[in-house]
Amino acid sequence: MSFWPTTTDELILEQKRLATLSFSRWEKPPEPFISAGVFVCYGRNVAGAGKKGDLGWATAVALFPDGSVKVFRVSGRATFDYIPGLLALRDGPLLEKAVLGLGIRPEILFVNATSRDHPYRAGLALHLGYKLDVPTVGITRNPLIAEGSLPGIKRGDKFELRVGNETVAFWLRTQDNKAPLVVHPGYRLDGDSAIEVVLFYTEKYRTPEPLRLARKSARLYRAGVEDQAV
DNA sequence: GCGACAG
DNA sequence: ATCTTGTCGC
Repeated sequence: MSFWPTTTDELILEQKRLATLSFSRWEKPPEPFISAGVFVCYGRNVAGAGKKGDLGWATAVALFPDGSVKVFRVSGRATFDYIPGLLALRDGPLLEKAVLGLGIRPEILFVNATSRDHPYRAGLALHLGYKLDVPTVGITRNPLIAEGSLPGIKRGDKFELRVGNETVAFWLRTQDNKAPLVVHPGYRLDGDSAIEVVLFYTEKYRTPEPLRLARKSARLYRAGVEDQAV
């Protein structure tokens, strides 16, 4: 397990450093490959769940080309409240544990977080990918600080999200007439590859399949369901 | 100064 | 993250 910052000052310094680094570009391979999703949830019916000391349930799911999956679950206590821009402080260590527990290095990892759409241009999707050395795509419901118009209503319609003059993410419609999601090119990803791989994993559902499975599994884990199928 | 702000 | 009211409005 590598080191995660444990104070706001440490994290901000690391984020500023991360933002200055450049990485080799990932391209979606033509051959079948293993993808993964990772997700953490906190208490249901608990006011303000996800605060310091609260129990969190994390799950990583690897999705194989034949459709089979491998699941790893791990729980732990939040060491920080949620602070916008500092999500890594609360969720970074547990998410990393979950992915490492798979015992597999996926080709691409989906994370519920931003990347360059961030006060210091280094959100958790970028940070986690960097620490694991696994290419990442961030998926969120909303931008953090970036701005842009909503896309058209057809699957594949997109619109750039910018911080100043820099395009940092995209609104992307993954299903006709359904709410768009925000696609954040993460560690080693550029915009085209991020959108390509998201569309590849959203043939049937709005959320990319590996992340959808990880969410489902984490909520079952929280509910006490042993089910290892998903 | 205050609120908003990925989850 | 999670729950919840209602279709308003800076």
